[in-house]
Amino acid sequence: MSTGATILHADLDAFYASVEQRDDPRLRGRPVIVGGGVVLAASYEAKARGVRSAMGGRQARRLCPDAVVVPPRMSAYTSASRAVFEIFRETTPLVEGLSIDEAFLDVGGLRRLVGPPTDIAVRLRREVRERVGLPITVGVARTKFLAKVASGVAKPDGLLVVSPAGELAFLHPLPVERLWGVGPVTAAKLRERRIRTVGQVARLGEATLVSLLGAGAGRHLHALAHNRDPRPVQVGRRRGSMGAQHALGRGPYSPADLDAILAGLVDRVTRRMRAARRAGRTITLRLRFADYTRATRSHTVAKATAETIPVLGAARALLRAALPEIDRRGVTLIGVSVGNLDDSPVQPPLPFDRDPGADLDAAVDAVRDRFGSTAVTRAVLLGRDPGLEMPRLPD
DNA sequence: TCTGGGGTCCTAGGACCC
DNA sequence: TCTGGGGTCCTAGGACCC
Repeated sequence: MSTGATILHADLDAFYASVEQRDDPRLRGRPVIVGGGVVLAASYEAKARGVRSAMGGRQARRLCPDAVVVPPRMSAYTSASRAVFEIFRETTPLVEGLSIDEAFLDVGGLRRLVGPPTDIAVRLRREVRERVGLPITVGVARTKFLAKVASGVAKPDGLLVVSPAGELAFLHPLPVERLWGVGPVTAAKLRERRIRTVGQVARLGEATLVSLLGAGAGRHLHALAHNRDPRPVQVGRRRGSMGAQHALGRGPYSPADLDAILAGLVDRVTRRMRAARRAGRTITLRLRFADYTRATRSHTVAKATAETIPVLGAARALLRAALPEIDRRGVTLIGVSVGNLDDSPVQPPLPFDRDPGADLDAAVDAVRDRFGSTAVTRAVLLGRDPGLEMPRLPD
C-alpha cells in the first residue's frame, strides 16, 4: 500500500512582498516592507533583520532603516493569487484554499496518471515560478496537518516531503509552537509545565492535556501530537461570515462620528456580500476599547439579507446600546460583520437599482469621485464631506 | 513593540422545545 | 417536595490563523 491519500500544502513565500519584488526589479535582493502604519508583509531580507508582519511601522523601520516601504496593491495580489490557484486546479481538482496565498491539494489519486507526489510538487513549484514569477514552498505528507507543518519548516522557497515511515521522527523533535493551532496562550501554558517539544506533548496523555487546555483544544492537540489527522481536503468551502473593521486614532469621537464610521463599514460589507451573492442573518458589532480589550455584540434577524439599510439598522441598534460603555472606556476600533451566511448555492441577484441602499452607495461614489479612493474612506466614514448626507443616529 | 484587517473554530450558559 | 435528558438556536468571549 504505497498510495494513501497524499496531500500537498502549497504556501507562497512572503506573498505581498514577493509580488512587489517581482514587479519592480529594483526591489529584488533588498529588504521590502509592504504597508505603512503596520507591516502587512516583509520580504525575507527584511525578516532576516527581525521585521515581522503585524509589527508597528516605526519599530520595523528602526530594525531595518534601509528597507523599502511600499503601500499595498491589493488588486495585484488578488490577480497573482488567481493565477497561482489556476495552476493548483490544473494540478488536481481537489484544492482547498486556506487564504489568499495557501492551499491544500490532494494528489493521492494522481499517482498512476501523473506520477508520485514528490514529482507533482516539484513540477508545481516550477510552474508557479515560471508562469507567475513567485517563489512557493510545498510540504508533502499523508495528512493536512503534517503537510502544513512541513511547508512551515521548509520555508522559504523549499520543498519538504515527509515519508509515511518518517512521520514521528519528523514531528516529535519540533517545538510545540510549530503546531498549527498552538499560539502564544497555549504555548505559554505548556511552557509552564516544561513542555517544549511535540514529543513531550505526545507523552502527556489525553486527560492531562484536557485538564490543561480544555476538552476541545486538549483532544485536538493530543491527536496531532500522535499524528492523527483524518480531515480530508475539502473542495468548495464557502465563507461563513464577512466583515469590515476600522482602527481609530486618538478620540474623542462623538456618537455621530461613530455612527458615520459604522455606516461606512456596513456599506463596505454589504457591497461585498451583494457582489458575492451572499446574504446573512447575524450582525455583529466588534469593539476594541482604549485598553485594547475587545467586546462583541450581536443580533440575529429572521431573514437573511445583504441590503445596506436592514444591516445598518441592526448594527446601529447594537452601537446605541454600547454607547455608555464606549463613553466610559473609550473606543479604538469598530467592526461590523455579517455571519450565518446563506448556504444556498444560488443566491438570486439583488438588482442594484432596487437596493434600498442605493442612495448610500451613490453618496459614497460621489465622494470617491471628488476625493479619490484613498481619501474616500475617511471622508465618508467621518462624514466630513459637507455635500454628503450622513444618516443620523436615531433618538 | 503601543498593536491592521480579514477570517475560522470552540466553549459555555440560557432559552426553548419535545 | 423534587425535579429527566437530548437537541437546537442565540449570544458573548477567546484562541488562533494569514
